[in-house]
Amino acid sequence: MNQTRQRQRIVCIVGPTACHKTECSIELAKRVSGEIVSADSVQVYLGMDIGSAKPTKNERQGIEHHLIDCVLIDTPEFSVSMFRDMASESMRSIISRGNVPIVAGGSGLYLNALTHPLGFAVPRNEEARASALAEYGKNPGAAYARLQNVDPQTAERLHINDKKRIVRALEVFDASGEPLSSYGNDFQNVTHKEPPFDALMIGLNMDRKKLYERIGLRVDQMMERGLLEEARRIYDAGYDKNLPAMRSIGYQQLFSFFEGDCSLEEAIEKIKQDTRRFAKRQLTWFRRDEKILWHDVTCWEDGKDALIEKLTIATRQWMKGTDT
RNA sequence: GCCUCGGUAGCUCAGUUGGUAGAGCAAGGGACUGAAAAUCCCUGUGUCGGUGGUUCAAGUCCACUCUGAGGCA
Repeated sequence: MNQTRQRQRIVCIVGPTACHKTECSIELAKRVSGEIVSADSVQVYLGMDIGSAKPTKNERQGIEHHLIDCVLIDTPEFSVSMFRDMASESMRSIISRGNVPIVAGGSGLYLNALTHPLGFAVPRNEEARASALAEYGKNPGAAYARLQNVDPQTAERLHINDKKRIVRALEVFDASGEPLSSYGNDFQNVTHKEPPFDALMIGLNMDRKKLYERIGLRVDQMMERGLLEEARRIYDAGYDKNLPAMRSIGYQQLFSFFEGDCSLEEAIEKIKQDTRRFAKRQLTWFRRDEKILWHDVTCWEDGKDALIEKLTIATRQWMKGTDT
């Protein structure tokens, strides 16, 4: 349990969607002999390519990518902790090859699973979850009251409407007999433990208006590249609508169109709006991480060479361990 | 040219008999420990088109003016 063994150093490129994270990470990898680990909750799914903005074979330029296409769409049990295990394994192999692990992605919780000491509690327990869900559905107030009773600490930080988290907290208690808070459920107070990796955190962000413009353009581009057909293929495969993958932005809205709930134009507008809101939430998430060194990429084309040069130097220094 | 109806939050519109404004959507902020592209919480100050006038008090009444839509010549 002592910390004599130095934690492994990695580089993370984070930020809201459509902020050039992919291109930036590939360019950096080319210069520092890096391999990329995607921290993206949708890119993991095989077959969800266009909508998740996976880099194409060409765009990858021979750089090795991990945690892309690693699970099937109908994998209901895929989760953050599974991501952490798989990503850690990839990281180990990258380091053993003498390369630099570059984590690039926008799924905040996934990133934190690598850079913060999150102590995940009991695994998903189908039975306990189903019963907690039924309990909440029947009477939210009573379910919340029970949580207050068995795990007052968690109850206090959750709003009574926060169904998903209340159900999860009850599930953990019912399955393990221990309150969720005993596993350490306070995000802001986890500094007493060591995170799995020591990360150089690089944040990319741009002017909000410009970001939203880019999101709109990118969605149109996805449609040109065949998002409709891709979504149709997934829809026709008849997966369970409750699968996490089925709720992803870009697919979810097109499914509504296929069901006849809205026009194609409305679905596309909704994709753009939901992506904007998602980007906003991503920013909320990343903003509180004070370790992130932010770079403005509003004028990407003009500034990218200089930025990548800067990041290359920073990465080399970081990996040598000379900058702390 | 005349008549009618409009001009109030980014948008669509409420606004009672005069007491300096409020809904929906959009947007912004926050939270987040095995579903996270998910889920949840909070947030409405705007020269009430402009200028004058009446009044203790005008989004509300009057005059003029700018502007949009429709109608009649």
